[in-house]
Amino acid sequence: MDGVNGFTAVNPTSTHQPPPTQPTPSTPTAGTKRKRESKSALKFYAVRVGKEPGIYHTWAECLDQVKGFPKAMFKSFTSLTDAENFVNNEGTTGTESKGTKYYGVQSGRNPGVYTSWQEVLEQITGWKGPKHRGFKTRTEAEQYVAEGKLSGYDAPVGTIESMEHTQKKAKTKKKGNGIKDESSPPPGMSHGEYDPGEAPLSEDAEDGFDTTITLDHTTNGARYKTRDEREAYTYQAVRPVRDAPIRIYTDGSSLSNGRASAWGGVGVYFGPSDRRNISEPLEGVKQTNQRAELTAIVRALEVAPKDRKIVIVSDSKYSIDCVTDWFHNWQRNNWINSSRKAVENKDLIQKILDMLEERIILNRPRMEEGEDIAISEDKRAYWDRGPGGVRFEWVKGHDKDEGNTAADSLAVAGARAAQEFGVDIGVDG
Amino acid sequence: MDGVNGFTAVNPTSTHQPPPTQPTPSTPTAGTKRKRESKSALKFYAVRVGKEPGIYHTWAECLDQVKGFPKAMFKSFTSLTDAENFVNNEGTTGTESKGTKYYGVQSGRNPGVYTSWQEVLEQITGWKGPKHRGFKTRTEAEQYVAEGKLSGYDAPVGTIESMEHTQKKAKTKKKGNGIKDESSPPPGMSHGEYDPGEAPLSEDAEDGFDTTITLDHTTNGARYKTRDEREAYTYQAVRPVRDAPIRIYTDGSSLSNGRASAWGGVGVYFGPSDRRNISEPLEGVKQTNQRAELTAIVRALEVAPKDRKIVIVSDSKYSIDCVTDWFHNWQRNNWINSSRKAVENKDLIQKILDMLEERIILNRPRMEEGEDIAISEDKRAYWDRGPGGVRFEWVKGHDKDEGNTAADSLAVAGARAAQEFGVDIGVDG
RNA sequence: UGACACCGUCUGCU
DNA sequence: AGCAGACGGTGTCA
Repeated sequence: MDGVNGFTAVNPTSTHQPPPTQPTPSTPTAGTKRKRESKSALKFYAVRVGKEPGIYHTWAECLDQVKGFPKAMFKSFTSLTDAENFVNNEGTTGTESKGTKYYGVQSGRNPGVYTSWQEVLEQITGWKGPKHRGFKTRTEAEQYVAEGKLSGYDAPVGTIESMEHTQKKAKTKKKGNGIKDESSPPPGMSHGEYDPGEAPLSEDAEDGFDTTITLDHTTNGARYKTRDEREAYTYQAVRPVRDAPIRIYTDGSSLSNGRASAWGGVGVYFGPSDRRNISEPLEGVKQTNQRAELTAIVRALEVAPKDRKIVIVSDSKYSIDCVTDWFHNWQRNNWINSSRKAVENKDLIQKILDMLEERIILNRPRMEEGEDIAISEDKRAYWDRGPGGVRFEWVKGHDKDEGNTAADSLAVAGARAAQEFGVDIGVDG
Repeated sequence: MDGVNGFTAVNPTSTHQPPPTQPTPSTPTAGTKRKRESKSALKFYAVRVGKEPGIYHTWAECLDQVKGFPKAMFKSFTSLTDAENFVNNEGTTGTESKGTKYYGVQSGRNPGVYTSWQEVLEQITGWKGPKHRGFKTRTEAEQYVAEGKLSGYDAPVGTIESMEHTQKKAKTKKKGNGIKDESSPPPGMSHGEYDPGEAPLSEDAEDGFDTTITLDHTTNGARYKTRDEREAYTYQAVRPVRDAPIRIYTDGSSLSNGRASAWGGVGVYFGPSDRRNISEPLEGVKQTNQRAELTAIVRALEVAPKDRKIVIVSDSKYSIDCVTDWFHNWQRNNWINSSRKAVENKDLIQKILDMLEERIILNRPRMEEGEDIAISEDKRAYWDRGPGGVRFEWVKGHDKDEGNTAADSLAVAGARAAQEFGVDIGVDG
């Protein structure tokens, strides 16, 4: 069976509402993974690097262009112009220099930030498995480098994914397209200095698209990476697989919490150098630790594949209790807490609940008999139903959990970035 | 002194005290958000590495020892034993060995030499700025105690004197070293070791008696300080003075309130280092916050001079309402509450009422014409009649009020002491 | 329904 | 050491 299978587009903006119509399942027989040819919203599949770069309208076409193509680059859009921009961004082979000024070297002779390609070359030529990338700001580059440091230990997360990746890679290799990767750096061509999103697709691509190539740097050159376009991302394909859950670490930070000058940051960690990792400032007027923690979960759910079981790991008992326990009561009593006050942060909590509900509905067709029975023995497992089930796991903060530590770093970086760039938080439209 | 006019000690740093002569009824503006959630108990600040290793009782003192000191090591404890262990962990400055058997108490309820931690604890828990140390021989301990006398550590405190005392103490301290001190102590004299109650009368004697020499350790060696004989005290002489009222802060605590394992504590605060301050466990089987609060008032009334106007400051609206408002109704309707149930804690409430009544009777001879008219304009002022009148004042808990904060600390310390020592509460005979 | 208090827990910070 | 952000609960009364 091919690694990539059926694809069901999901309307990205309907996150908060239950789907208007439920896709009628074609009686999925347990054990038999069947592909679905359902097509919903208008989509543009932009292929920047592939057999024939351009814009396609079906996933099948896109796949044809991309499958087995070395360092293929592709992405889906809801807007045609965005898709075109993506394709035309710079040539089709991604071999130019652009205006990037800072280079982060994660893996090389001397990891760090450099300002010329020449220097980067010196770090990576002949280096086994180099990791590097170009950025517009030093901060971004530094963060990238720091992120690389975190990967020093053996991958504590995404184990199953890694395995899949390995398999897939092997398979691809067998197909014999001579991908040589890892061993030798890009030759003479000024290749290898990619803008965000131009780097070779990571293994995550198996989930459908690389959801992290976010920045269109047409404008807003100064601002730090925010969610923006990510919102518009299509969700990943609902694949008929039943794999082990993906562990996603979330954390929030709020510098000077409790004071007017507080800056919030959000961190989501999938794994070392995983491009789905998130580090961004907290949006909104109210900058508190709790909102940062909740937002991290929101972002995790946005980025995570919709068709896979996931485990969200947080150190915020508050957040976890909100969406696994307390919400039951709140929904009944009009969101009044035990102190007879209105529940705080209802917006974020509700958003999470909606996304969780959506996942269940989305995956219900693939559920097995009796798998939908909610509230079993474990009350906390309410959302862990079906092939898209979500489990929440608490870890003690600032302890030895490496995933949590990594997420914390990302969150703090996001908050500090907001501080540095003076993002004018609170004036969001 | 001029201007002080026989007023009982007030926390010198307290700024927001209503004028003594004009009893401004505090307008309770409820509804504001609650402040600190942190438990401020009586703390022991152990300095292991610092200018002067030892145990301190205020953060300020601790800071003095530690600020700017390279690699300072310090930590706070709620248990004195723990604190001592921390300090002595690896004797950084040549502190004594561990097998100490004699304990000298320079500053505490009853300075002298003791031979068990239990006794020492009785002397210093709830005591502001205690000085004590362990020795291998009784002679050393006696010398230590004697030195303390020379430095004025056991100087009587309370009432007007407290400010002077504080200053003096500060001076002594600046002079350095409470511990490994200096020159030659007075030789030979086996002075300084008195039994409880034999210590020189403190200045509080102005109120009649030293109400704090409480312990007879004839029996019950294991149990923590309880009220015992205090009950049996004769009431003080009714002196013909009409001074400003004494402000007494009361507070109760109940760790794990509502659960079977709850531990109650009682705190009464007259002023800094006032020897009438109380910190003790709550008696009885029923360990609830309300009983702790009421008991604190009982204890305050027991300890307070009977011939002076007093103000009892509590954050418990319940307690205050019980004895200023609701009791009127209850007396009429056989102590049935509005839910047609028997009023809880009647024993304590009745006791307070009795003591209040007694104060009025006691002081009636000294009342002026028409001063006995009860229930004037202010319903809450029912007991504020005559030269022994009692006014109740509510303060928001855990706010800025330092008196309330101090009482809270004493109460929590009392509760924690009970916890630590496993006092068999509830089996009192 | 309201009020005050007493707690328990986790996190975020300075 | 201190603060704030959040939730859950009991103790008690009107």
